[in-house]
Amino acid sequence: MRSEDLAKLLGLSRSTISRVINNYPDIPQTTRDKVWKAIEEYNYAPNASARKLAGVKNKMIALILLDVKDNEEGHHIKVSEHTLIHDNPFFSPIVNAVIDQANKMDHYVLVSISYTKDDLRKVQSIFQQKLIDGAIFVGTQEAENELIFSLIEQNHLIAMIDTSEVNNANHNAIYINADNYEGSVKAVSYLLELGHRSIGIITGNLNKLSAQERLAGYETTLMQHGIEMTDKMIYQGDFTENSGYDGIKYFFRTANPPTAIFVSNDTMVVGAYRAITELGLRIPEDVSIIGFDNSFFSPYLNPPLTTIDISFSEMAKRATTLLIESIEQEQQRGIVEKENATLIKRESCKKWKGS
Amino acid sequence: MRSEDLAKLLGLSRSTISRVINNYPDIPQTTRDKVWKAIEEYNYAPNASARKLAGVKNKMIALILLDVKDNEEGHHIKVSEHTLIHDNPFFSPIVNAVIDQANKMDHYVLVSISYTKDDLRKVQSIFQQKLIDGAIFVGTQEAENELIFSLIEQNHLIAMIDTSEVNNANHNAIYINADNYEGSVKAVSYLLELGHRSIGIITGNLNKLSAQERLAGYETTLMQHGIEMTDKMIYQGDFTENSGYDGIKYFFRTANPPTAIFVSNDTMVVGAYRAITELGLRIPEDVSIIGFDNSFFSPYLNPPLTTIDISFSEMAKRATTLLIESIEQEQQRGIVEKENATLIKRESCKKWKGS
DNA sequence: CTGAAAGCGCTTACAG
DNA sequence: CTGAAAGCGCTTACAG
Repeated sequence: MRSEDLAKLLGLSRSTISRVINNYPDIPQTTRDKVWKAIEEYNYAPNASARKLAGVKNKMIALILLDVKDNEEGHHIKVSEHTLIHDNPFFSPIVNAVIDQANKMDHYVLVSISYTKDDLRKVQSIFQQKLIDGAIFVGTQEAENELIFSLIEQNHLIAMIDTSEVNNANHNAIYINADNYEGSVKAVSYLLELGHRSIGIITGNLNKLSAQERLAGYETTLMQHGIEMTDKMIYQGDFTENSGYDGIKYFFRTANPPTAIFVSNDTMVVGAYRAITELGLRIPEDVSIIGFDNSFFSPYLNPPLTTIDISFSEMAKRATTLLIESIEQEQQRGIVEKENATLIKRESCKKWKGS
Repeated sequence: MRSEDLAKLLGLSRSTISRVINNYPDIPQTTRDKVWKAIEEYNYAPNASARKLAGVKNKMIALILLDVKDNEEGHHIKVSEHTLIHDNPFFSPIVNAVIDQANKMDHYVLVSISYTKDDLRKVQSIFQQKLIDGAIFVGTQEAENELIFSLIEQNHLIAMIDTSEVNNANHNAIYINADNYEGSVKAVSYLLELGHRSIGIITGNLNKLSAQERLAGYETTLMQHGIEMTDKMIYQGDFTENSGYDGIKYFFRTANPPTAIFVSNDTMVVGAYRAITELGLRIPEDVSIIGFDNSFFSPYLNPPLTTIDISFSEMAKRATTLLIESIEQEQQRGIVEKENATLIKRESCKKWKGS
């Protein structure tokens, strides 16, 4: 069924059909009704390619997930189906939220995953082919900056979630980041409220902005509360499970181990829990643990983990909304926003009754 | 950059550019090289809509996730970002695997989630608009059958993962299901190997084929080993966490509780673990538990859950491969396949030393 | 208020 | 081996 067919059926021209569909003014209500009725009846929908070719926007955005490991082959489908999502526990809520929000705003979403630098050429071609009206990038690192900046310069509409880029306000793109600093302040403040005065931190990879900000929140909060801070209380991890394990082992080798430990992400907590169990200690009786990210597995840990939710799904929703608004207004703007972090109280932290 | 521009630049016609891109024979290598070089240099890619309109296939498939609750409003973005994925722990690996495999086979994927019956009209329109070459459905239930059958009859290429439909071989579509029966046999056989002779089952919702098959595997295996089976050993659950909890409470109210329990999915195990802890019992010392699905959270349970992996990602990969092959061969075939189930040994089962 | 016609950027028989 | 031209199914100034 083409618009021509429908037109003939109704004794109208294609132009009129098109005008009704695209909501042109100056069409009598009777004609409108007649056309819509026939559209329903014959299950007509305009050919998407033809519309797009004629200049109408696609209502299609791309969600581009970047999981590029430098100097490594692509790992594609992994040995375990859990590996990818485990590597990137945040991808899943983002995918859901973007699709959800886009659907609500009447847009389709094309999802693409890149594992290798080579895959990035395909990303390039998604734009060249004029397949989409805009795109959301997740998981970008240094390596992809060049590609993305060139895309922005070509006036493509782009939103980025959780970029590591710092001074990004100059670029005409949408940047949505977590408020790592605020989250960290909330985590440490909570431990202080519980009465802890000896609080350790296992940091993330300090090359990453998020790790730096989480450390900064820790330091500032302790300082503001007049708690003395020693280097001994800071263990430099790297966001991996193993470094969480090592961090705990380190702390409990020292003379006065902290009574509470802020672990900079939930993945490291998995290792931390393992180490604590090995040491024959109990959480939270012997030591309180607070995580960061509210990863999907954190409620299933034993005990369920108190952590900071940075709501990737909210970030994704916000990025999607702003992107689609830009598309509809046809203007490329530079936007930088931080999404709130919230404390999720579960069972891994306990009041400290002095010592 | 349009093909016309490129043609002028090279002193050729659009036709020749097109023929090179589409790999026509009878073009001298020198011309080919010249054209490809220019394509690289000017970053040209043919406009996707124009190609499609001219009759070339899209290389785009849709992945349609159905999460329709009958008689309920859509829940869209949920209170918790974990809810959706928790409701459907299997969506995530499927999304990843489909995208991965499609990308490898040089296809794009459009992902769409439907929460309400109303959303299904949008699914309809994806086809009408000729946006895609084929589609994969996940999570279909009775309600969607009509839509899907009509789509199949209109010669759309369709694959379905984990359908509840039984006698589907008649339809010209691709059906990929888990081998629930085989998985169940493996689970129960493992418990028998460990020496258990008193084995209970918490079934799923027996309206569902998967629940029926899992129960059948249990019954047959016990029978083949000459183990007497009583109705007391069968608790009818419904795949929800609460029914797992209730099932355990039921068994331990009976005179001789089973020494091992086959819980028909991992979600019910979460409730089962809770009940067992409340009863002051230990897993696996007091009772062995085996689950089904190998859900993402199962390694994080305490103790880590021994379960059956039905590899949704393998199913997704297979469905994607078969669908794209159908697209390329332009033929609609009826295919029904079962994907293997494998036993994942973790720490929730223990040898039974007689009694 | 509505129709005829140009144009969007390709592909592909049809000629030569 | 390659070009000129028709056609894919829409939208939208341009007329009337």
